[in-house]
Amino acid sequence: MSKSQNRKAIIGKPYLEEGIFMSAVALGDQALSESNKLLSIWGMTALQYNALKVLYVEDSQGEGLPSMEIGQRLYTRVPDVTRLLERMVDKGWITRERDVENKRVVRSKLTDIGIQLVESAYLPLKESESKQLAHLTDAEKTELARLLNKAKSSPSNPADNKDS
Amino acid sequence: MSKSQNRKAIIGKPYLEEGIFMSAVALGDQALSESNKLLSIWGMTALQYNALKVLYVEDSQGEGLPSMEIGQRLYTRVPDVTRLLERMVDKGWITRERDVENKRVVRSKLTDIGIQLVESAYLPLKESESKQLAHLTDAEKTELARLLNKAKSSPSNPADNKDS
DNA sequence: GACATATACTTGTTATAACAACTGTTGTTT
DNA sequence: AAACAACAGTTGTTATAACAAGTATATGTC
Repeated sequence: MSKSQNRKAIIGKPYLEEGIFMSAVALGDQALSESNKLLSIWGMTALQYNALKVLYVEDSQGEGLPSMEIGQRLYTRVPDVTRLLERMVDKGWITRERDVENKRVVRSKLTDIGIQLVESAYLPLKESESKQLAHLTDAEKTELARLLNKAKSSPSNPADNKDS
Repeated sequence: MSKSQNRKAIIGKPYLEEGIFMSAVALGDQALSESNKLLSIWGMTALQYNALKVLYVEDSQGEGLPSMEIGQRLYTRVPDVTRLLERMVDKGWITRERDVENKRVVRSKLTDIGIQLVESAYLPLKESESKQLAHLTDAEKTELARLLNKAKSSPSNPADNKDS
């Protein structure tokens, strides 16, 4: 029993921020897991669905969206956006082509199949998400959304002022 | 312009739950990214650090903790816990051995190096985490922690009643 | 208008996560 | 006590994420 293990001196009680980040990660994982389970019916992952939804909502003109913008909305790094979108091209959900005005840009847009797909999944997923938070009151959900949003746009990360 | 793309009919305005989950994932990613950056000084990832901290706090007797318990605390699946802990054995931060009473379980415990490591990183990481949420008031942080905790322990996932 | 710099994306490599299947041990039922 | 189920970990495979480096185009400057 003469272990040199004399600890508990430095690391104290759990602190607030620690719990917030742990819970945020856990809640996010839980939500992703549920969504992935449901979306697998259509052969989609949550990230793919979200990408489709971004294109659906942000590119309502059908002009195509640059990879960078998609990445910003999805909080996904650009290299991974490229491959994400490539996989979605293979599945026939989107098309991609270079912008004629700025040949550096590649614009992605939904195919009709992609549109149908995201429209099919929308309501079931919305209901699933609602169910996951059904034990919160509306006021709590509103407040949680506000606090999360405030929390994530930290001063050290000022490029967070989304439009409007 | 005769695209068949007549959308916007089905997918409406962003709804509350959607924003909550997106923000939770984003906040979690952001926190993990910051932590990983800082912890790389000691050659640790955030997950490894958290595993060390779990052992430090939950195994204060130094008897070793079963993989399953570690996995529960870290919200990590058991197969990944095995490999996570193996890597940490390779680094000399923990040791693992089979329980003599129940030969199915493998108990992991900190080495002195592991103890020093987690103690070294503790305060810097705590400060980094505090800084990330410094623009929230104490009341907001308390409320955010409460709401996140309530949100993640959903009825569909009742095995969430941590001890005390 | 050549040259450096910035931009938008792609490619390569390595690490980690997800999911299923498997091994060995313990508990239960009869 | 033999058979079966439950349990705790491990192993295998595939998909995805992280990080660094590379390519092609555009922009600014002298």
